[in-house]
Amino acid sequence: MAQLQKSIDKKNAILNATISLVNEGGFQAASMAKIAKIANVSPATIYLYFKNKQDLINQLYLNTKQQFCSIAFNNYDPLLPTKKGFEIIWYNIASFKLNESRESYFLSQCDNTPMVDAETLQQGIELLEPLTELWKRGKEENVIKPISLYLLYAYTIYPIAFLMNIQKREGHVFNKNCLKNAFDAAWDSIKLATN
Amino acid sequence: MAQLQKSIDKKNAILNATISLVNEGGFQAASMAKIAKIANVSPATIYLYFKNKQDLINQLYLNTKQQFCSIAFNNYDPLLPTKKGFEIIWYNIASFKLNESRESYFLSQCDNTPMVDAETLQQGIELLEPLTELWKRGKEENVIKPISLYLLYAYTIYPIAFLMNIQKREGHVFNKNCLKNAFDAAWDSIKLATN
DNA sequence: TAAAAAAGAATGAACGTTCAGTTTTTTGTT
DNA sequence: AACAAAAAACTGAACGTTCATTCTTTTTTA
Repeated sequence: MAQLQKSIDKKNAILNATISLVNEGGFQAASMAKIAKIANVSPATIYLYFKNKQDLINQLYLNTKQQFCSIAFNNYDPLLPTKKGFEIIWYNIASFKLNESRESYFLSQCDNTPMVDAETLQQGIELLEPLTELWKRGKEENVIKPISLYLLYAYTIYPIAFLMNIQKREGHVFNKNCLKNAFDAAWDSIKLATN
Repeated sequence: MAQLQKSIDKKNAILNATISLVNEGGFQAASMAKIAKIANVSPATIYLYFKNKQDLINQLYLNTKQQFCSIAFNNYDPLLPTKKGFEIIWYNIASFKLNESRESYFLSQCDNTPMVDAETLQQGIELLEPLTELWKRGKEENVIKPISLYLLYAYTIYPIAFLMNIQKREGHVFNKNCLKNAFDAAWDSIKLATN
């Protein structure tokens, strides 16, 4: 068990070092040698845990996306009213993206570059299924506009990544009021006007 | 003159090759040797036009951003009513992002990674000044919500990049109706409710 | 003491960049 | 209009470095 724990620690050190390096200088700045040095490990050791560099990146992406999604659906109950359920998920996602900016910035890079396998990207997307289910229901109830899931995501979740980028780049911190404005903008963009 | 034209052609070939390679495999897939081969040029020749690789990337970014902005403000007149002016700019940007996907995808990568210098990024942002001016006016007229420029951008322009990504990744083409839905979502997110 | 885990050195390939030499273009002279 | 001389543009090969990965040896664990 102690042995197992040690292994997990090493693997996590490697994953952590990779996030740091990718965030600082992009994929090409994260060489296996640098990752090993920061993780206090021999380059060869990385290959005990990962098949190769691409596998390391893929695993790191899925790992981080899972962290993200486990927080996204905190306190969420599919039985809640549509708007309330959406509000809970949205604020969960916003607080993850704005507070866990290390993880968020890494995910944002993955989602906007060819760093990660197409297949692995797809697996990451599927983790958001409860949100797409909620949207589906909202449309049936005529609470949410009858537009594609892509549009719903583009106008409610994706913008948060931009805010996170700004926060990281300019040190501009978003307070509670800004967050409220952001949520209202998100909801206004997808709600049906009659509600 | 013929000489000058030839130089421009070579420089453009280099810039074009770089976009292609970055789009296919990210920054780290665009080595100087590969760029040279695709541009039908010697690696050494690249250094006649660019100081180094970073300078090539920076110039390419600014170049492409300028293309983008010159289209963004097509047919736009600051004297137009706020919503109409916004509509024109928004559709210009959308058609650039969705039709010129080569250029758009490259810009999207630049905006979400540490590929480009912070200074060069800033220069690119400043090119959108007419849009920020329009928003400022819209707020004064109580037509647009009194929220930060970051939020306005995050909820109207940034989402288009997501749609472009989807289109590129899944071949899912957005028709006129989808575009209308996207514009409505953008406008709904920032308009003041009373209007 | 056997096996599992980790290390460091070594591998060839690829990297960004430079340099010495060649080709192409321009210029000046007839 | 022809042609050498000077300048500019361009090249392939080579530089030292770093890359991802592997191999052999040592250390740690059970």
